[in-house]
Amino acid sequence: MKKTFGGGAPPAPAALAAKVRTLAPSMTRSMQRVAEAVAGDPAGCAALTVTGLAELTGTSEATVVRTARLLGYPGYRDLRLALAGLAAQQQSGRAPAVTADIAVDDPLADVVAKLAYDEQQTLADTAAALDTVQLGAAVTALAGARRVDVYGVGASGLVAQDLSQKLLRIGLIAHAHSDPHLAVTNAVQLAAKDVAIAITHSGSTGDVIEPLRVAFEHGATTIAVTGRPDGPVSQYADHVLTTSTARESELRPAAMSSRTSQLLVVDCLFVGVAQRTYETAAPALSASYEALAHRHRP
Amino acid sequence: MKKTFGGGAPPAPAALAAKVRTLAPSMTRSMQRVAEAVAGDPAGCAALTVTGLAELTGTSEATVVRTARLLGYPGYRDLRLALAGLAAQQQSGRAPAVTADIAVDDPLADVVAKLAYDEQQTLADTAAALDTVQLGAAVTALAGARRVDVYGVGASGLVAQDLSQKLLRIGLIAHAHSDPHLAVTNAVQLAAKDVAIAITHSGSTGDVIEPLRVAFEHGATTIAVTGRPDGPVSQYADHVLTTSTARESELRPAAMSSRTSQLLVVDCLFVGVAQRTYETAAPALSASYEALAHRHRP
DNA sequence: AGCCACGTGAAGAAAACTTTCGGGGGTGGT
DNA sequence: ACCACCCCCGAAAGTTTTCTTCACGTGGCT
Repeated sequence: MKKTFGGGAPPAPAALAAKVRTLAPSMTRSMQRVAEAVAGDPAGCAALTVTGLAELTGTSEATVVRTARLLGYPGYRDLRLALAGLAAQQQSGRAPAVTADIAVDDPLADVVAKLAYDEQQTLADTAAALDTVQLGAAVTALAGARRVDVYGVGASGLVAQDLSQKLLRIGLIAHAHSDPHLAVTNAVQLAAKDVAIAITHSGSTGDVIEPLRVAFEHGATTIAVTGRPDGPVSQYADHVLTTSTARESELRPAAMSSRTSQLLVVDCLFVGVAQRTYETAAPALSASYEALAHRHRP
Repeated sequence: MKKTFGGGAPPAPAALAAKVRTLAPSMTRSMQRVAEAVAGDPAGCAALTVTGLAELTGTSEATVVRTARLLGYPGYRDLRLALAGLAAQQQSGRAPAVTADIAVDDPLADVVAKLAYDEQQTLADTAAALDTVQLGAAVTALAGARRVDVYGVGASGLVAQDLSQKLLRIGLIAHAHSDPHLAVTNAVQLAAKDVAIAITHSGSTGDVIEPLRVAFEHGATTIAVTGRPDGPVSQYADHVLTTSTARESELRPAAMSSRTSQLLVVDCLFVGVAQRTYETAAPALSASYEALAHRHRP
């Protein structure tokens, strides 16, 4: 049997380059060529078979295998696996270069990476900044509500609809309004046991503030989901849930990240309510699931 | 546009877990066992040979190879390399603390953290799995479109509306339909230079497939945004954009993460188109911004 | 100069991977 | 309820890749 240099039994994880340097002096010329290739381009070498690497380095398969052994692996196969791992690490290591803004001439791959990164950031920010006390109060109000009205226009209108759709699924009587007139008309109907929710990024969207004010004055519990907790909308809100505001740019309108943030808040509301009303929510959820099943094709 | 799922793009690096979830439904039982093992313990499986993995999962070598193929690799050897890379990445990465499911009695703070984490994960998965070639083709089609119709019902309907709202803002003629009858009626109008987009998580929502089919048969360029790229909807899609599928649970319906994933894809489409049509998009964007300004209160 | 030791690659053996093929089980139709 | 069909699945044959053996050549040392 041969002796295993490189110390103990376990093969090298990421310290491969170092090991190559350490062991290089004890290597023969052709083995050095192999080791050099391996250390220089792990990703490239990982794609090669023994024969391929042998040809690339102008040596033979036997030499490649010998080198692998010297580096502490049972054979070339395992060296290759380690190489793949190393390559992946290096790959992921130089990831966080995506903080830059999206430019007009960015390739699509960059656009995808940047958008995903930004939205992830927005989520983290929102979660960190969300006031769980306010959230809890809002959930309590919703869980006991006779009726829920949600106001939102433009991009926030979709979030409002999303929330009402979800609440409907767990048995609440929820309605989303994006028509300001109808919203006000309905707000008049609200009373003590009801809840009104206004969703507005700017915190100053008149079309949304107005119905909230009406609901507030009629004694309903009011909730504002806004990126500007100091904005006019908070005036009429019993509970304010703050969404985060990400930097925007020409190619990345504020609506994009505010939407992500709003949706997270809305999801939290939903799950919170579903928890509190689990007895009724669970059957309602599965019922709506069942009801939709036959709408799918084989 | 068939057969090679995973989108013809080069094999996945880190998006493997996501890909497994995406493709799992279209797998046979024994393939699922293999996929599960692979996704559950990348490091362990990377150490195994085909035969070993076959024995571990109680299947045959042939099945293991078939699974590797389905996941987008030429064979098991390459899957194994990817696995090694993934393992290394996980190793170097930190320990995700909040992987647990949401329970009925979780405090709200946990709910917020878990939801945020899950959605971040969904974003990362989606970005990693998104086929930029297909995306590019879709963007090109959109940028040159005379008219764009977007179909989506239920939760996906909101995404469809979000997309059409955005496209309208940069000067495209876009329309979202959630009424299946109207959608079909409108689809008949589409012709060669037009684009139809279907958004459906399940990939088998009849109400959405039907208008896409009509558009397809009338010569429009068709795009499917779906979590099941092998589903019926892809049949009538020139370009398929895959959204990722996160694990779901009772308190966390699939609609939630699929929505996040769909929105990212839709945002990418939007930014892509905005880039291509920058000359017209930029002024249109600021014009719509101006127009809304006076709707805000002091 | 001759001998020895070691590095090296060619070729064959073994292992791992891939493909083919036919049986078994489930499904849909009659 | 029965039958026919199709598709999933694993056994085994076939192919590629990896490992081992062995003999040759080179260079140094006596």
